[in-house]
Amino acid sequence: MQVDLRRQGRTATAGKRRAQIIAATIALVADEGYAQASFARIAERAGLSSTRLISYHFAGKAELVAAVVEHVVTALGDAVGARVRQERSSAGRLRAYIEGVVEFTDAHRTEMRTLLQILLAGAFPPGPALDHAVPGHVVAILRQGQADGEFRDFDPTVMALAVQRSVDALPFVLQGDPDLDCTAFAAELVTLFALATRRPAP
Amino acid sequence: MQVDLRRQGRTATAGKRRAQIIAATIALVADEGYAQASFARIAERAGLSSTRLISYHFAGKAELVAAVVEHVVTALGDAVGARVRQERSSAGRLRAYIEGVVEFTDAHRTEMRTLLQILLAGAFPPGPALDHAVPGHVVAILRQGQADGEFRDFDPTVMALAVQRSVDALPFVLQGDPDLDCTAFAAELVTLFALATRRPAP
Amino acid sequence: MQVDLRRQGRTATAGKRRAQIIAATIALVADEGYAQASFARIAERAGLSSTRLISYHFAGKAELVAAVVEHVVTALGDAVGARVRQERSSAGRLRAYIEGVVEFTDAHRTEMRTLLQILLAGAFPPGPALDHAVPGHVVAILRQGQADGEFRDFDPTVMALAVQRSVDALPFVLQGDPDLDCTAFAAELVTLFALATRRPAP
Amino acid sequence: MQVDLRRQGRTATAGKRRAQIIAATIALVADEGYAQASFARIAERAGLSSTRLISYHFAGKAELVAAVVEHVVTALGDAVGARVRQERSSAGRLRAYIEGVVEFTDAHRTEMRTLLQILLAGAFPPGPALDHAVPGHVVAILRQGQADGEFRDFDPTVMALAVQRSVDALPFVLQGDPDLDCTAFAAELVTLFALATRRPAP
DNA sequence: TATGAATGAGCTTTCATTCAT
DNA sequence: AATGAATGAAAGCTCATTCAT
Repeated sequence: MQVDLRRQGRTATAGKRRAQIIAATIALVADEGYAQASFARIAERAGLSSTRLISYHFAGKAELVAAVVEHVVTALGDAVGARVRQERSSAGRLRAYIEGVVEFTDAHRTEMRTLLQILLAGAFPPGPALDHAVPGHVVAILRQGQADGEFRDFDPTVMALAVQRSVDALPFVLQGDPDLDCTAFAAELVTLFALATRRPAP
Repeated sequence: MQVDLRRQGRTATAGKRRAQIIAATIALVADEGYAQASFARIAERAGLSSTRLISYHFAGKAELVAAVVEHVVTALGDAVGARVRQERSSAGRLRAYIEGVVEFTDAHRTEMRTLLQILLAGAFPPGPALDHAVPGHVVAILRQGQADGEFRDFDPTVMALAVQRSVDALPFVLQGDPDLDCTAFAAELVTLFALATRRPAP
Repeated sequence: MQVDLRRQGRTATAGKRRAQIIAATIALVADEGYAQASFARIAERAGLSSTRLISYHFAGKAELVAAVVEHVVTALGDAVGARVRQERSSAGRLRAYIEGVVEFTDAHRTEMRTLLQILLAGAFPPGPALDHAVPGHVVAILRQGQADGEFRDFDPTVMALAVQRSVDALPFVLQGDPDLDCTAFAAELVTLFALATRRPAP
Repeated sequence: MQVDLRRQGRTATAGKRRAQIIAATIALVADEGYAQASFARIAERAGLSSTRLISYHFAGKAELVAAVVEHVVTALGDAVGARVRQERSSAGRLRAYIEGVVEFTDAHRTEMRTLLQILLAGAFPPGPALDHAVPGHVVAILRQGQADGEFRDFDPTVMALAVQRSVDALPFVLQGDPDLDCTAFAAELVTLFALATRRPAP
């Protein structure tokens, strides 16, 4: 039995098992929703002989869900962060952010659908990994743009909320319309928020 | 949306019981989330001695949820529809829509939080009443504005999505910040989407 | 589903079911110990089709255990209390107490063995029903006897503890020696504590 | 009692591990009761990474419990036996026994609480080491006193039971009242049983 | 000597629902 | 219109133990 969580996942075998379970959970939640993500269904999907193996590798359902969230959020943050940091202007960073999230969502549809399902189900306690990190980045970009005179005067919190919610919608849209042109989708949002944030001509 | 209107309010007593159960469900979901909305919790909140009374008045959980959604959507549609129809220009109607939803949300916080929880949880099958009807209104306004030359050329679906998602965020924002200035919030969004939709000066 | 606990056990049918489950629990614990008293074993012993019936009639295992304890403690208290109240002297009341508990234990072996098992397992939170009512009575008898000059000067708490523990041992003794002469056992204890408490001749 | 002494302390390292696990078990049972003494909780308390180490050093739970009992009983027997053997009269030996157990309990509270928890929970099969050996000592003292004319005529078994149960109560009393005066407690019991056993004046 | 990995059986509790008045 | 009684399935979790290094 697993007792000392600090040692968890140290060995290669355990790491692989954990990854396998996380992958099965992501696929299951994306396909059938968070409500269906019972240990039994996850074990079935992962090809495990019993749910006991999940309990063995994760202290509980909460830890499993947290691992899933961390897995996706980390990948998303890495991908988007790299793009954003390449840009010098605030407008460029805002564009890079929107394009980055959209592209990542397009390339990792099941992961992102699962992430959103979990967050909407309230199954993951809002913490620094989400409430601050992700929307906080957008707010920071907006504030910097205002300080530099690139952006007009608006409430950065409300604007960030609109940006965030707009790109967050994509997983659901893709579910209903898998052939959506994501490049065009991103371009529309980029233009939308460029017009909404830019300093008006004098 | 047809939520088995034949059953509803067939008699005064039954109508009151249904209303009582719907009210308890709304309060419960708003406070503790849709995942906690079991018959047992609803009965407890409504002060009923057993869940049997819920099963008696609603054909199943789906019908109860549908009744809750219909209850809120009807009131929301009435309030916002009246404001929108007073406006002549498309820009005016878009502004009226945003202000209308924000004001209604401010005045009916628990109802709107519950509505959004249910819709985002995927607990209500997307039908004509929602996926099409409600966002459809915004799309219609945007298309009319483009046809009349008021609005610039953009994808009305994407813009409607951004509008919808932005106003839909309010119930959750209010949960974290109950003293938020909703008038200012609406004004920020009105300006945001006015700038994003208006025809650029030649 | 049972929600309002205040209504529990109101009807005759429910009362009979509860009594049936309580009886099965008492028999099971007496035979196999508290650790074996799972819902499954209780249902099996009571001839129920599933454990669900237990969950239906009792809010949880804690409530079932509490009902068992209350059942036995009430019967014990009634039987012993009646005997004690018939006596006028403190020495008589102490004798009546010892004889009463021993006789009740002899006549209700399974109930008393179960009661002791539950209390020793720490499965029942010590409350007014036990910590005060039962040993409290003995302390009260002893104090009165000291106040009246019947008893010598001793610590009533320690003496009550010795009395209580001595009679409480009977269920375990009977388990190992079912043919024990309980009347003689009581007489030995009565003499023991009469000598230990009486005022020495001047 | 034979607790598979062939295994114990075969090597120094193994002996230390066993002692560590026994100590953790004693601390856990004393704090949270025997019902909580699962391998997982013991491993957690002992700082072990898995329960496997317990299974490795003990053939099973029964052997672990037996080792715990043996550990405490041996120490208790040594301490009390030494005191009792110093006395010449039966009355002196009875007094020495009571005082010895009380003092040992006061000095080794967790050990004694754990011992009593285990014995009362029926987790340890009554064998020669306990049901006979330990109370047997008291019975032997009492019989000798009767044979020598020091004690009055009573049932030595019942009297020994009362003595044993009275001193066994101390660990639980101390849990509720840690500042109890143990010397006074012992004195009360010594007086109690001196009066109860002494030969009445002719 | 030690350990990570795995396991089947069992636990209590909750779920929405149906039966029979 | 209402209600008490009952139900099978499933949930997450814990149990002591065994396998294979």
